[in-house]
Amino acid sequence: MKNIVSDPQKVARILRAAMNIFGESGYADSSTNRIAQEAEVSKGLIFHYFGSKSELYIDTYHDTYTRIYAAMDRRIWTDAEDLVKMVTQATRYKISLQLAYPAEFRFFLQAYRDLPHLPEPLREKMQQELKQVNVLGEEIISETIEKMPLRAGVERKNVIFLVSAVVASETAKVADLLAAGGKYQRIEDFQPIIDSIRAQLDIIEHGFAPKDVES
Amino acid sequence: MKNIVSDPQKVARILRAAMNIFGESGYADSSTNRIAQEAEVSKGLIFHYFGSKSELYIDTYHDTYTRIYAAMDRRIWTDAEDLVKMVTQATRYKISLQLAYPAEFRFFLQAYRDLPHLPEPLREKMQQELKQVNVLGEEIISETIEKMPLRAGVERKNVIFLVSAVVASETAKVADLLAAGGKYQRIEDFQPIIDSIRAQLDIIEHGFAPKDVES
Amino acid sequence: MKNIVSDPQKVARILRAAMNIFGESGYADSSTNRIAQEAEVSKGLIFHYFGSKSELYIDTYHDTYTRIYAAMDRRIWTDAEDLVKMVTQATRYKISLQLAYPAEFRFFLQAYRDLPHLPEPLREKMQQELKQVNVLGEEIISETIEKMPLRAGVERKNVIFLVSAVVASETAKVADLLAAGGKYQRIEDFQPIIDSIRAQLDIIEHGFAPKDVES
Amino acid sequence: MKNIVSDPQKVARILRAAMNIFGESGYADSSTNRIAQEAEVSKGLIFHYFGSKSELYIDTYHDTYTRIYAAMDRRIWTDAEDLVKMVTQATRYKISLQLAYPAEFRFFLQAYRDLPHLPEPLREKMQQELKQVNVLGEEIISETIEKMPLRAGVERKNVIFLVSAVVASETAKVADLLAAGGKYQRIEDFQPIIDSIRAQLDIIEHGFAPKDVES
DNA sequence: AATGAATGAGGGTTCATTCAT
DNA sequence: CATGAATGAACCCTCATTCAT
Repeated sequence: MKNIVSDPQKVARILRAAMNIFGESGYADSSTNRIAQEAEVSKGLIFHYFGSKSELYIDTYHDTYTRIYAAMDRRIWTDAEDLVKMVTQATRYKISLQLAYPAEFRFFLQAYRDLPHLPEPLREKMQQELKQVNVLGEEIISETIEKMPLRAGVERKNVIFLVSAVVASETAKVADLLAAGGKYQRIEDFQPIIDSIRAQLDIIEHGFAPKDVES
Repeated sequence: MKNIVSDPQKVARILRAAMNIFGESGYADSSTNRIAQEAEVSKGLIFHYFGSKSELYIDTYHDTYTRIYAAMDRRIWTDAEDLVKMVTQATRYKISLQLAYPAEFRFFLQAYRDLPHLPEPLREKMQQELKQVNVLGEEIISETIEKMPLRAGVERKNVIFLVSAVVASETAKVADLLAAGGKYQRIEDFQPIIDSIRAQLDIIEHGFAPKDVES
Repeated sequence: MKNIVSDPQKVARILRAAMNIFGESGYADSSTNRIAQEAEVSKGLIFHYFGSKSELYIDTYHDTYTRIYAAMDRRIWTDAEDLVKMVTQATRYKISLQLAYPAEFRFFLQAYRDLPHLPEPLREKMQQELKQVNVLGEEIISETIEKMPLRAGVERKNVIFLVSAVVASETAKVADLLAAGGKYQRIEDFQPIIDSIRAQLDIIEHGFAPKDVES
Repeated sequence: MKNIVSDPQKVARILRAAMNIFGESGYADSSTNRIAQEAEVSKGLIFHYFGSKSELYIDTYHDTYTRIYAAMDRRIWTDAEDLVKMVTQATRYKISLQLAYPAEFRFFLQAYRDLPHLPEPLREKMQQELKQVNVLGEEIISETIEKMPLRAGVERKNVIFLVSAVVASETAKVADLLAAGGKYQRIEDFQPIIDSIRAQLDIIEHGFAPKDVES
C-alpha cells in the first residue's frame, strides 16, 4: 500500500472483501470487480489504494497475517513440557484459532494453493512471504525434539520430519473439516483429531512393534 | 467423449497435447488454442470431440490415468514380505514410473493443485475421480500392516496413517526434485529418499525412545 | 498480420477503417472500438487478425503504403530533363496522387506526427518504416542535381538541401489545403503552388540579386 | 486563470512543472497527477486554479511564451545591415536563447507536435495562439528583404519564402541536436549550422548556376 | 467430419474530474 | 484556500464457445 492517507474503514472493507474472495476463489478467479462490489467501493478506489491486483493480494496477505499473528499467544508452545503435550496443546490452540478466524485461515490455505498459479512477478514475492509463516511450526518441533534422548541409531532429523508429517497430515484434515462446513464449529468436535495425533506420537516414540518380541 | 465418429489418431494427439499443456500451466492458463496448436488440429475439432474445455480436462485425466494404470505392475506390492521391504520396493517402483512417465505424473500433480481452482461443475467431478488414484497406495499399506502384530494399545489405523503420511511426504519430495529438473533422472539419484523412508519406518516400528529407559 | 486465412473483405474493411480513423485522430485517440464499429466487425476480430493495436497500426501502414506505391508511376521522375521540369512534374504528380488518395495521404501525414507519441515498441519499428517512403524524394533530387554544373564555391549538398526545403515547404502547403477540405479538389486548384515552386527554383538557380550589379 | 485568490508561488510551481512535463511527454501522456507531484501541490489545486487540464495547457503556453518574449532582445534584428548578417545574427541569437531556455523551447516544440493530437476544444485555441510565435521570424525577414534590390522577374514573396524555408529547416536541425542532448551545449557547437545557412543564403542571392554560362 | 473465423463478455488498468472535508 | 479520496467511463486485450462453410 502507498503512503496514502486513506479512509481506514474503506481500506479495511477492501482488505476484508479481498481476503474473503481470494480465499474463496483463488487469485485468478477473483475479479477486482467482485471485490469492489463486496467492499461497497468503486473499482477505481482499489487501484488508487493498492495500485494493482497483485499488490492488493500481497497487502491482503500481510494484513491477514498480521491480524492472526497479533492474536496468537506464543507461550502455548514454549510452555510445553514434553512432546505429546506440546504438540497436542499447540494443535488444539491452532484449531481454536482456525475456528475463531475461519476466513483468515481459508485465505492462507488458498494462498498456498494459489502459489504455483500466480503471475510471475507476484509469485516470487509470495514465495518468500509464505515461508515465514510456515517455518513457525517446524521450528518449535525442532526445539522440543532437541531436548529429548534418542535411541541409538535414530537420527534426530528423521524424528522431526516424522512429527512434522503427522502434524501436517492432521492439520490438513482439520482444514478439510472446516472447509466442508457443517457441524464442526466447536473445539470439542475436533477431539478425535487430537486423540489421533496423540496416538501417533506415541507410536513414533515407542514404536508399534510388541516389546517382548525384541527382548 | 460423445459417440461421434472420430479419428483415433487425432483424439490421441489432442489428449496428449492436453495432458502436456494442462500439466505445464494448469487448467486456467491452458488455452484451447494452444492445445489445438500442439495437437496440430483445429480448435473447433476439440469442441466437436469433447464438447467443452471441462470435458476435455476430465477425458484427459481418464486417459492419462488409464494409461498409467495399464502400465503398472501390481505384483510389486503383493510380493513384499515385510513393511520396510514393501514400502521401499513400492516407492522405488513408483519413482521409476515417474521417471518413465514424467508428463503423466506432472499432469497428476498439477491436477491436484488445480482442484480448488476449477470452475464449479468441473471441480466436483474431479474431486471424486482424483480419490481413486490416491487410495491405491493406502490400500496396499493397509493390507501389509494387517498382517503384522501390534504392541498393546496401538491401533492399526494409526499405524496405517503414519506410514501413509511418511510415504506422502517423501513422494512430495520426489515430485519436487523431478519438477526442478536437472540431474535427477536416474533411479539411483533418489536413493537418499529411499533411505529416509527406511529410517522413518524403523522409528515407526520401534520408536525413537531409548529402550533401557523404559525397563 | 498472421498467416490467418481470413475473410479478405473484412480484413480490407478493417484496414480501411483503421486508416481513416488513425489518419483522423492519431494513434492514441483511435480506439479499437471505433475502428471495429466503422469496419462493421467485432472488436475481437481485430485482435484475432492483427494481435494488437500496435500491429494493426503497422499493418495499416504497410497496406496503405503498398497501395500507394503500386499506384505510383515512377517514370515521372526519371524522364525529367532539367531541374525545374523534374520538380514541377513530380510535384504535380504527387498532388494528383494526393487528390486521388486523400485518406491515404492524411494517414501518412498523421503517421509522421504520431511518431513521437507512439508507445515504445511501436515507435522504433515505425521510425524505420517511415524512412523508406521519405528518402524517395531526396534521392531523386540528388540524382538530378548531380548532373548539373555548379558555380565556383557552391557546394552540391547545399543545393540539394535548398531544393528539398522548398519542396517540403510547398508540400506542407498542399497538405494543409487538402486537410482544410473545401474547394481544393482538382489539380488546377494547385497551380499557384506549382508556380511558386518554379519561381523559387529559378531563384535558387540564378539568385535574386540583379545581374548588372555584380558585373 | 480565474480570478481566484491564489498563491503566486504555487501557481508558478504548477506552471513550471506543467511546462516541463508537457514538454517531455506531450499533452496526452502528461497526467495531472505527475504535474501535481512535481509541483508539490495537490491535484485538486490544479483544477481549482486552472479549471481543467486543457486550460492548464493554454495557460502554460501563455506563461512560457510571455517569459521568453520578455527575455528577447528585439534589437538584434533591427540592427542588422544585410540579409546574411541579419539571418546569421538572428539565428545565433535564437540558438543562444534555446540554450538558455531549453525547457521552454522543448515545450514549444512539443506544442507544435501535439497540435493535431489535442482534444477538439483545445486544438482550435492552440492553433491560433501558436501562429503568433512563428510569425515572429517571418516578419523580420520580410522587412529586411523589402530593402533589397531584386533581379527583374523575381517576386519578393518568393525570396521571403525561400529564406524562411532555409531558416525553418536549419532551426529544425538545431532542435534535433538539442533534443539529442549530449555535447551540443555551447553556442560554438552550432557553428556548422550557421555556416550552412550562410552558404544557402549565398545561393539564394546569386544562384548556383555558373555565371559565364549565361553571358 | 473438420475447419477456423467470428463473437462478446469480462478481465485489469488509467485518469480527468468532482467533492466532502 | 487547499486537499486527495473517490468515481466511472473508457481503454486494450483474452478466450471459451459457436457456426457457416
